[in-house]
Amino acid sequence: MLSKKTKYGIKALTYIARQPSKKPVQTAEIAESENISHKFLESILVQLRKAGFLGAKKGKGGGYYLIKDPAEIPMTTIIRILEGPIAMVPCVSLNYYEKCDDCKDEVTCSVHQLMIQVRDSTLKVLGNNTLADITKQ
Amino acid sequence: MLSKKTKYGIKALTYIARQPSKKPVQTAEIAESENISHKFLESILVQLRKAGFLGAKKGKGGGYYLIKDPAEIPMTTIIRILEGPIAMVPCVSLNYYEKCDDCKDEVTCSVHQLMIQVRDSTLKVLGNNTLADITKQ
DNA sequence: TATTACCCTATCGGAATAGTAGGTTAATAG
DNA sequence: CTATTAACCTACTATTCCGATAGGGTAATA
Repeated sequence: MLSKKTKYGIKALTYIARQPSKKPVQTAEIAESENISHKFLESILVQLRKAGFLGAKKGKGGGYYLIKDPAEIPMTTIIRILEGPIAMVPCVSLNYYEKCDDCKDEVTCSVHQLMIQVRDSTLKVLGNNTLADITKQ
Repeated sequence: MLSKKTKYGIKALTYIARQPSKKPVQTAEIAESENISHKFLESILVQLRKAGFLGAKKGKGGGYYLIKDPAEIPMTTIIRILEGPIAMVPCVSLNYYEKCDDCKDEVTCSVHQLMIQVRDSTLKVLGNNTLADITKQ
């Protein structure tokens, strides 16, 4: 399951990317439009700024704006920042690998082999979709 | 992320399916072999029995045995029983649909459209793999 | 009749999620 | 220069869920 944090983060990025002008967008505006708790959204956008997706401007007329070209941001990178691993089991995660403490042998583990397939198909979808792609929809 | 419950359940089913004879397998044996908490595993197997995957025999020489042909059990059905929805967001779940309370319109929601693609690719993988398939590996 | 092994209910600690609260800092407008 | 604006930061909290544990009850076998 996708956490609300990730969901809200993607929706916020989409909202910003859909702006006709490049002027900063206020968190309050996004929060109201997307029905997200204002304070919760703030913490998410701070994280996205620190990750290099967004720039921020303080004071009146301030807000958040995109730094990178939406067409250059695959959804995998956004989700990895907000959600963490994309794989359904740590032992098949490419970026957050962790060995199962119960598993003797990954090669003969039925779950492991199956989840590799799921991971690959998911990565394919999320890798082929950029922020620009999902903004169009 | 896959819960340990689902992971253990799949491993247990695989363990039973890999038995050379059709004699019942004890929970204690599975728990020890797969490094699963015995009591926790019991509760999982009860659920799989109630769902119609397993039969149980009490008393000495008792245990659990497969009722259906492993080749006739797609992984989707097992995961849906143990984990619940396969989709990453309730609003794109086929079997456990729930409307988002924050979303105005699913059609224009970027997350919604993206997660439909993820769901479909995941369903394809899990639907094409049966218990027999992952047992072979 | 004793043993075995599934079955049932209840409980529980810990971690994570989804916020909430309250103040601080920096930029802009007047 | 000052007031306002809006991002920024820290800390706290309520709730939920997960994974597991405890302790016995029930049915089948030897």
